[in-house]
Amino acid sequence: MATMEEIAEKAGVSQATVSRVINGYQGVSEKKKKLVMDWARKLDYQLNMTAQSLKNNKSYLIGLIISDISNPYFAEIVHAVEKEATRNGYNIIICNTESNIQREKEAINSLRSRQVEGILLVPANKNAAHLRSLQQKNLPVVVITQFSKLFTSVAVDHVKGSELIIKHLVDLGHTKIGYIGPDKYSGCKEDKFEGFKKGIKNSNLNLDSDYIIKTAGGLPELSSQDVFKKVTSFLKTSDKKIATAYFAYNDLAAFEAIKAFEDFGYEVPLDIAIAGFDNTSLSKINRPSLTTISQPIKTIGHLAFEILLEKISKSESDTESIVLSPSLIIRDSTLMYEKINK
Amino acid sequence: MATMEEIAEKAGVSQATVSRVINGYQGVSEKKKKLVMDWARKLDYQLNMTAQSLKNNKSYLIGLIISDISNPYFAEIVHAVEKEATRNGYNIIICNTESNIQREKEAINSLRSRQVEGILLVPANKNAAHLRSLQQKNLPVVVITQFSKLFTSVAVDHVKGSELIIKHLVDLGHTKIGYIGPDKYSGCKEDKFEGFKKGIKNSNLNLDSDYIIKTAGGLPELSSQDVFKKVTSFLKTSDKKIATAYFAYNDLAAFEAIKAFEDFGYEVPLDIAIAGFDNTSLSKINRPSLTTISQPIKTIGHLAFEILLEKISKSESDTESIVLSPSLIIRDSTLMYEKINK
DNA sequence: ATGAAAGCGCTAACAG
DNA sequence: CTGTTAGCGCTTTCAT
Repeated sequence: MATMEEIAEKAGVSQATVSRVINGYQGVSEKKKKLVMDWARKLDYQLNMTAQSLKNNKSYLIGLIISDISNPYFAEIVHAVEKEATRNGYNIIICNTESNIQREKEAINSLRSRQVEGILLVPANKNAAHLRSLQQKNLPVVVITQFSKLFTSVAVDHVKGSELIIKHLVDLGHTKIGYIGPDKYSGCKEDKFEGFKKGIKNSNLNLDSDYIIKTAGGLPELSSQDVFKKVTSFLKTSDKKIATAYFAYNDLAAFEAIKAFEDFGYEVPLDIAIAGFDNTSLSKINRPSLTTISQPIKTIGHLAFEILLEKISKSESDTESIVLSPSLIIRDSTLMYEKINK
Repeated sequence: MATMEEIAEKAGVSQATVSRVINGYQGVSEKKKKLVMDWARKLDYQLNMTAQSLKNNKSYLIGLIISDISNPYFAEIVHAVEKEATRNGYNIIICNTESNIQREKEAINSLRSRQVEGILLVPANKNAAHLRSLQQKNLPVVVITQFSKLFTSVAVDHVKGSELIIKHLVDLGHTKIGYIGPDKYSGCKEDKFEGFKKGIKNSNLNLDSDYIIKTAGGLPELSSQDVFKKVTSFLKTSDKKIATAYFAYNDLAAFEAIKAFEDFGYEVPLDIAIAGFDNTSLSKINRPSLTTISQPIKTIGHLAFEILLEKISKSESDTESIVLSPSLIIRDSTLMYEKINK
């Protein structure tokens, strides 16, 4: 690839002048400017951002650490972030961790080594020790899709969202309401489970552990395959007590659960109501379409990037975490209790 | 961030020695080695890859240009590529083009500027002029998920895959077989449509244009929302002739189509058989589960990266394009013609 | 075994 | 207006 030096040689000017032209500084004679531009085009010149970064100590690069990009929900996050980054002249380096702490550590080191200006992070484990040390380094970090005590975070209130779902199910007349999902999230409490319990309590119902189908938390990919198996094996037990409505902790899990129930001859929503969480684009398309909680993905991507950019420019910024409101999307997968086949 | 210079100062050695230790060269006394390592740890040293890249003219960075990362199929591709890249010490920069030629051009320039060692590309338009010029520059490029005449490509044979679907539908006894999808792909022929026609011909059926529901090609995201609308408006026409089986050009389109048909009171597969293409993870979960064509996504990601790496090391490599075999996955969305409600 | 020094491609004073 | 020069953090050759 051509360098400024080569252009300078061809155009008979100094390399500094080439730099001035390329970067659009004023104070270069029109004649030389044109000469340089022509040669740049002719030699198919491309600025070497590596050199520029080194010199300016500015990379226009941010890191995006995500647990599982093959989950449509995260894919949409990546989409939103990439769009916003491009609009601001940034590129993003993606690191997929599979919710593995070790890989997350490696990703962080790798990104630091690449001189990224900041990191957008979906943590594998909210209170892993290495996050504390990351906090010490003066590298801007914004946690997304989860609440964080250590970093500024942009996320929907998962507890409140779950409560909304439960309230909706109660409003439909359901009293036997179950939960399908993990009860903890790599060591921490799973907010959606907390919201579920809170919702049950608010409605003066009793928490019945028979209605809770626990699945593996942590590895999204694995756990999502896990839901089908767990529900299926639950349905195979002889002494089972089945709820009339279930809240599955995310859309993917809901899809799997619906599949499992229907394979056993239950119809959703005619026999059992099922709701999800995320409002992925597929929740609308699925049969039945899924009642779920909408997370404003574009807003999350947008805001998170904006905040990160602000942190990058003002090194002392101490933004409050942003808690976005979840909203209930009612579709076909949940039905009035009265209408249910009994 | 600490530099080698600072470590050198603290440890009382030259910066060159620090470099030797950090890079694990032999020929440094154990004593100094330990000294340097200790200080490196103490100062939380991270190699500056920007500087290293500049010096070595090697970035360990590859670009991944994709049309639409929110399509689960591409998300899985990204997943596979990222995994392979990390395993080889590379990072990837993701560029989403929305199938927009202009954005693709910008992405290519941006990546060249970043000194990526190679590009994995899902082209927005196979024969766009700028790809010809990209071919001239000596930057390794591997096209994925599509066949390419200009670059080495790794993809499933779309024509053959489509023929498999049609053959399957014919084997089920269907004679009125339709196609839902674009007939061309930003200027070029859409291989799946070609495969559809070929399949119809092979089975000695007549190509009936009434059975073809054309949708927008090009922008995956838009076109996928388009399918629902197009099928719906087709079903609203009074003089419609409906096929008994439809091949939708990808899974997402198939989901939308199923949704549209069912909204109009048709049951899939009881009234109408529908098949897709891609075998995304959701095709198994969907109700009804989707008959589709499996693309070996992990293999594509794996192979493409491997080939790219080879091109990077041997600058003159001229690998043949790899055409992978599609395979038919039969699920619930297609049923014997005899069993269909008439 | 180790230090000094050149240079990767670029930017930004500084001098003229 | 434009050229000269120093230097970003690193690797590597050449002395010693």
